Amino acid sequence: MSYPFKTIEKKWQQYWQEHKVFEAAAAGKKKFYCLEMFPYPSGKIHMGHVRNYTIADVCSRYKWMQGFEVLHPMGFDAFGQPAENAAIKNKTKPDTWTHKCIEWMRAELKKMGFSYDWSREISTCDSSYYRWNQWIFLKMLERGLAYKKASLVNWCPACATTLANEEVIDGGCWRCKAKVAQKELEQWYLKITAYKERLLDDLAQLTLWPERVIAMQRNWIGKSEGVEIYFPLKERPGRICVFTTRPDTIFGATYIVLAPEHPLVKDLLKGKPQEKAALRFIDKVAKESNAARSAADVQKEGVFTGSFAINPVNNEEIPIWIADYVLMEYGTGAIMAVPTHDQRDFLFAKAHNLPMRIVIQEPGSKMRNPLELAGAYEGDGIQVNSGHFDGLANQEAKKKIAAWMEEKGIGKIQTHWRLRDWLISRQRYWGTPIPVVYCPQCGTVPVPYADLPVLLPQDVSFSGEGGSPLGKSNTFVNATCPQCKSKARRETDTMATFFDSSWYFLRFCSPQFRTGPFDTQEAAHWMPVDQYIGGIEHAILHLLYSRFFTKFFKDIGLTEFHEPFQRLLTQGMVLKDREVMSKSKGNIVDPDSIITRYGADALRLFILFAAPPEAELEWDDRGLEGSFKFLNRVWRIQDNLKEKADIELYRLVHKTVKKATADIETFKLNTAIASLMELVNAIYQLGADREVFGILVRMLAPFVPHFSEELWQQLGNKETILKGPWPAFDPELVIEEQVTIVIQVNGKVRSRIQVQADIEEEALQELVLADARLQAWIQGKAVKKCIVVPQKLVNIVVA
RNA sequence: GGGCAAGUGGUGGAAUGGCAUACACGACAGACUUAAAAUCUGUUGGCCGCAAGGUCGUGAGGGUUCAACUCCCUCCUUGCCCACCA
Repeated sequence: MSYPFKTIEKKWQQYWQEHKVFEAAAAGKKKFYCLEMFPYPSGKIHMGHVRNYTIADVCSRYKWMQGFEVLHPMGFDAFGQPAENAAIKNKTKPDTWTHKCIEWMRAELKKMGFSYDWSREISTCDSSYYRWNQWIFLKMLERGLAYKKASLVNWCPACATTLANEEVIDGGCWRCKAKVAQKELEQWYLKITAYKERLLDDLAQLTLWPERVIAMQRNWIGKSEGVEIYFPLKERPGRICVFTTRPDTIFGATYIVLAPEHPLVKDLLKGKPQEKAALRFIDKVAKESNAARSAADVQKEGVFTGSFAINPVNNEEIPIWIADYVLMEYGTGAIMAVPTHDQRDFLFAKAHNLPMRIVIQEPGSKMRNPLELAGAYEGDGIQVNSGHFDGLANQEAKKKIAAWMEEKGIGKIQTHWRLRDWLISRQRYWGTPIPVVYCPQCGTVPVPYADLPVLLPQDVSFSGEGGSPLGKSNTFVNATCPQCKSKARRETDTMATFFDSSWYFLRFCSPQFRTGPFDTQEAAHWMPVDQYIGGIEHAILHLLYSRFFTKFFKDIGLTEFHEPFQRLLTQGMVLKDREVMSKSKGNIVDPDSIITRYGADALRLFILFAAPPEAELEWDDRGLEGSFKFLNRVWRIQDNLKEKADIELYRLVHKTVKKATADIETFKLNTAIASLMELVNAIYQLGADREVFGILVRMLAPFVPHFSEELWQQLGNKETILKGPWPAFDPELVIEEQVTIVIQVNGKVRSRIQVQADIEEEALQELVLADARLQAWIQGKAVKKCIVVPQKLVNIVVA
């Protein structure tokens, strides 16, 4: 007979709700804000959600039991394209579809028994939320952090609409399969680059973030120190400006490559015999999408311009080429090519028979002839063929050459950044309308704060054709200019959903606040988020944008902190048959069906036990059954309680408390559970009393909350187990009196003995050398060394 | 191509310089049962051995160390993220 999980889970979910157990309130205790990345309401939760939210729930409940005032909110990242696509497909409205999905999803989350403060629930698609997106946008606009710029978008000519990258499938439109083109549109950007230094420098404060997330953010921001070098043109005045991080290779720069879009290209070509062929090439490249141009393993194509530049360090004439692998968007749109020390340049030079010169000698190599090179040497070495810098280590030469070029006025030491401004415009309906109007007299005019929110219109039909649906709503498009009151046109672009999720953690602090995006006092109390938990796929964009918004709020005086998330955990993926669970692969396990068969607690326990939170998790039906069996095994203990348990068991219980507490603190939840299982095994051997059992049940409470509440109540407790409190261990009972010492001979285990834990080193050595089993191994041999590791091991080294 | 992880029994995993394989799954055996399920109790890395015990063993190869799954070097494989970023 298995335990009645169905009634128990229902009972306690009701109890928590009725007693408002999880409603956060500032109560003068130490606060703890636990947050997981809120879901997109697709309708059903999947195992990835279950894993993410179960890990966070353990953290929250553990903190509740420790007496913290916990803020653990949940909401929905509800804007986005799937709702619009569903509307096109099912002839419904994005609004209706989304709210239905939210309802289903909320019900499923409740069935998992997560400890959310549902009174704080938010949905980003509600105007009470997105009006503050508009408010924030206007604040940014005021400070010059929002601006418009022309930019290329994926365009489906058949549907006359823009497409997201993921809607482009094999170069065609996802709906009609027409070939996707590039089209230039005026788009809104946020100037995140204005924060690049702070976003980079403050990474140092994030000591509780995973190393690899820090590394990914650092690479994305991409600060590189280098030199801007000026190459004079040979035949006429003017110069080409390039940026390099390798000024140590400048003496090996044997040609220059311009991006086909480079402004100098057409002038350089004029009247040259190469002009025609080159223009044809430029035309061809222009037709290629960025995706095709950046595809790997494509032959590097290029043409000679017929013109030459002068290498300013040695006055050599070097040819100027055009190639598709140089992009106008990066650096200066021109590079100096050093084929001997850059692999891409090497391949290009080989293909077009361009000159090469070795200027950095690989340590241990005497090679001087570039023709012997099988590939570029990109490592460190000694300068050769580099004028008076010969013989220097290249890292040292890098600095000296840079300084020397700056002094001579042929270059300038510069810092380049990889980070680009953030494009937030979407030609979509289901998003936050960008609050500006276009007036023929006054130009681009922000909507006054008093007129917010700019609401999404309801009179919109969804066909998927003819551009943004907002553009087809006359009531929406026709507006009055806030300044001159003449007829004006409303902006029909909406904001990317990353905007919504860049500050929702602040809204949770005061979700009903009506006079600003959030109550600054509430935010000062709850922020920063103490523990943030989510998937590694958000390691760059979402986290970077959230950090950017947080810094912006500080600048406009709404907050006092620099970083939003103190500690970050990125949980691993859930796999089935070694592949990520996904609809297209058809290897989905539906959490709901598991809950029906085994209950939410068994599901929670399995998903926590099967792997450490940060690692990938292989789904296993049989493992799940094991977790269910374990719960039944614990359930049966209550019928066999003794008056008084053995001292041996007390010792183990306290050791387990120590171990489980330490493990939960460091998110080793799988081994925390393993130690509880060991305790249960010992209880089956030794027999527990009420005290021991009570401690076990409290330790189980964060993992399997319904189950533990029920047992706790049956032990005679009147209050929720969350007021448990979390058990403490008696340090006296944790200390070992006897320890086992491992005895090794030459590093191999040969024996072991029991000794008092506080034995003196000399006495221990004597005991060890007298050990009977050891004699065969050391007899007649000289003991060269004897290494003693207190309380653990003795290693005897014999000749 | 770059960055970051990871590679341990039949399986998920544990051990981050000191007893390799905790805990769990699976398998096998026993108890209970008319029987099965459930439950309880054992056994369970390979090889040699009746046993005591020995010996090999953490992707491959080398190194450091009294001692290496753990640290260093080279290579292989897998996964994730990013990518003609100068």
